[in-house]
Amino acid sequence: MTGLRAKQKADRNRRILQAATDLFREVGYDSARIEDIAERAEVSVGTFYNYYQNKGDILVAAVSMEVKEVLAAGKTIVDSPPDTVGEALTALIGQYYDHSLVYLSKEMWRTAMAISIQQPESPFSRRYTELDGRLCDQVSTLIAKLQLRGAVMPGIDAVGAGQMFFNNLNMMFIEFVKDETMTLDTLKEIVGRQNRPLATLISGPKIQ
Amino acid sequence: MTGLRAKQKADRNRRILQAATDLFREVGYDSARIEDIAERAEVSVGTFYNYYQNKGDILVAAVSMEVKEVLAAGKTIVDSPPDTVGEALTALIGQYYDHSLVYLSKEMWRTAMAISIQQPESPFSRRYTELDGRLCDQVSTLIAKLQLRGAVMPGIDAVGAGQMFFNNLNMMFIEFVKDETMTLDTLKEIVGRQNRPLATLISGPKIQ
DNA sequence: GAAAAAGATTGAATGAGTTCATTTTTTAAG
DNA sequence: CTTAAAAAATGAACTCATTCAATCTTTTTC
Repeated sequence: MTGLRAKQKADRNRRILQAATDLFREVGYDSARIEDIAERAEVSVGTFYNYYQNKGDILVAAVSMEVKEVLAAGKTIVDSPPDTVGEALTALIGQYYDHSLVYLSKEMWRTAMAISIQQPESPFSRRYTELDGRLCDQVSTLIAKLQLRGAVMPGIDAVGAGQMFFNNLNMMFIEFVKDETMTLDTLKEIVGRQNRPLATLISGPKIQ
Repeated sequence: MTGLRAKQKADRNRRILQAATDLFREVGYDSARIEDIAERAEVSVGTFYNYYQNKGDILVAAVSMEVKEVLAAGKTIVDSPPDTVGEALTALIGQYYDHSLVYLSKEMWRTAMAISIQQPESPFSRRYTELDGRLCDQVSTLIAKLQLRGAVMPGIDAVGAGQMFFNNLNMMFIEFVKDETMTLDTLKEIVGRQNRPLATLISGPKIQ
């Protein structure tokens, strides 16, 4: 059943995604024309649309691959986190943020986020949203783990608190990609300040 | 100086904004063509572009008007808030959320948010972002006010905590407009749970 | 009040994303 | 091996946002 057709299909899909990702990085999302992507991938324009619903779809597909890597990188920290809530959050969030601009430009992030909001029902947007949910879970898992260790007071809703941390870091990441002049350090600093009240308080009195 | 020209200009601007808002609500953003908006406003397509830089601009303008109203409505609550942090936040956030769908559809919100992320430098996007910042300040102001009253522990960073509450309610509002099936009540419930840890903790031990 | 200058309007032309009827390629059947 | 059916690829045609040179309207100047 691993016929010629299936092999060609997988190959074309790979070529299109690669061509698009390269072009987006080279000339930016807006300037990359479907015709150019198709030409580089050695398919026709029509074929492009057999593989991706629209231009945005392929960008969100590329960004989703990136988020998947971020998720994997975060796992190592969640598996053996620093001792305090503050340090653990700083490490995890720093990991996320540092990874974010390795393959993608701010413009690509902006466009991908915009698309995932505007067309939430498209397959790749769903995938992106789902990965976002897993990142959120990762933060909650971290808090729950620290709670088991006694670094977070019992009685705290680890899931609720984790979601709050995540929503905060996510929203601030949006502000970050909206502002071409903002640096990663500034972003981390702002988020650190915002997280501090909650992080300190759920750590219990012994910290303070 | 209140010449004919200025009057005509104001009038055309009003007609265009009204026509666009009506059409967006009637047929949705994507299906509303510039040609249709121009026709309804009794101007030419070219004239539309003398008043708004692009199609998205006019939607963001409409949404900005809405946010301005929300801001005004929130002021009454910040001016004389309920006694506890939990109640005050519930009241303010409920006010925001209840107001949000009076004039705008979820699709319009999605599109406006997407545009403000994707083209952060356009004049109307800046305006939208600025209004968002004022909403954020409003939440911080509420916390600061409660702190003066003694309903929030001293030593807490009211601005940082306020920003966190705001980023959370904002991010969840994005999730809300992305999901056509989610109700306002569900949204409020989720945000209530997420806010609870921080709200409870900053209230000090007497609450608990 | 006529003529020049400034300010606005206009709609045909442009360009890029998307569609779809046709053609080509692959697989399945006899 | 031939032929029919299914699956994919193709690119010309279409749609719609956007631009801009030409035209018209209002204001200013003398």
